[in-house]
Amino acid sequence: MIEISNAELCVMQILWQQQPLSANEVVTALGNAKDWHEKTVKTLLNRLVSKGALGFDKDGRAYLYYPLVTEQDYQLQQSRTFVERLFAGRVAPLVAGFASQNKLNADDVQQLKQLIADWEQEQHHD
Amino acid sequence: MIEISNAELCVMQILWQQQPLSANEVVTALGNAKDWHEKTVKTLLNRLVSKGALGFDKDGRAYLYYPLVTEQDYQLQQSRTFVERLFAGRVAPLVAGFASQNKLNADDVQQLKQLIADWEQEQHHD
DNA sequence: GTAAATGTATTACAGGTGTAATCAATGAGG
DNA sequence: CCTCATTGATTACACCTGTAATACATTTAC
Repeated sequence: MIEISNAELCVMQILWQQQPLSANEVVTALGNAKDWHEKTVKTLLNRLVSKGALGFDKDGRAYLYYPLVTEQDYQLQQSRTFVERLFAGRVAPLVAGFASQNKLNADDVQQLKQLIADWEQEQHHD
Repeated sequence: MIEISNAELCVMQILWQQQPLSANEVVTALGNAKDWHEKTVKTLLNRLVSKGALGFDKDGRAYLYYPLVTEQDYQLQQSRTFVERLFAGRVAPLVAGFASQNKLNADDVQQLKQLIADWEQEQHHD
């Protein structure tokens, strides 16, 4: 299982949005959000390649990086281990926490309802 | 914000269940789940005290440890930062991931429905 | 009262992380 | 061709983490 650190994740998120990008393009794209030195970003790119999270094609002397892990896969895997660790694998208590802090809005509730409807549908024709 | 590492969390979880406990009682309680050397557990207890996650009272030469952070607070804080980082703050997509992997069971769905009902109730008399 | 045991505190050490600086190779400009 | 700028590769370094071992203090057993 590939472990992606916090700082590395920011780089991945850029490349999940847009791909492939050169190191400098990643630096530029991050410029908005993060105040990182160019060298720092290059280090992160390097580590991500070492970890197998990124691949690259050569474009002259520069590299064009692209993700080898999809955002979905990463989200799913992380969600599972997170909910496993903190909530014994049950997702409902996590949502309950959000609800208790008024972190749910109408959109969320709408989407949750839809998920439940789909789930029940699935159960029936099963 | 107190950062609790993975291994440290296991120790916290014991003390959230039962409190206060001596170091040895924690070791014993962990015995089931983790195959850690006694010294390792003591190190973790020490670090948790340094971080302000645990306090203790002296009982003769031994210490009786107890949490200074509630499990709820920790869960809420971690959930928020997790969902923020991976899902831009929206919890529904996380639940969608669980649904897509058939990680939702009837209990979860029942609880989610209840949460939604409560939320809607809240909206009305607001 | 001295030795053994027991409990905490300190030290160890390798690997990961955040945050870069330096090195080395290579392509571009003159 | 030779030098400079640029780009990836290597090295740096302090702090965190997992996983203990060792040191130190104190109590308990003879």
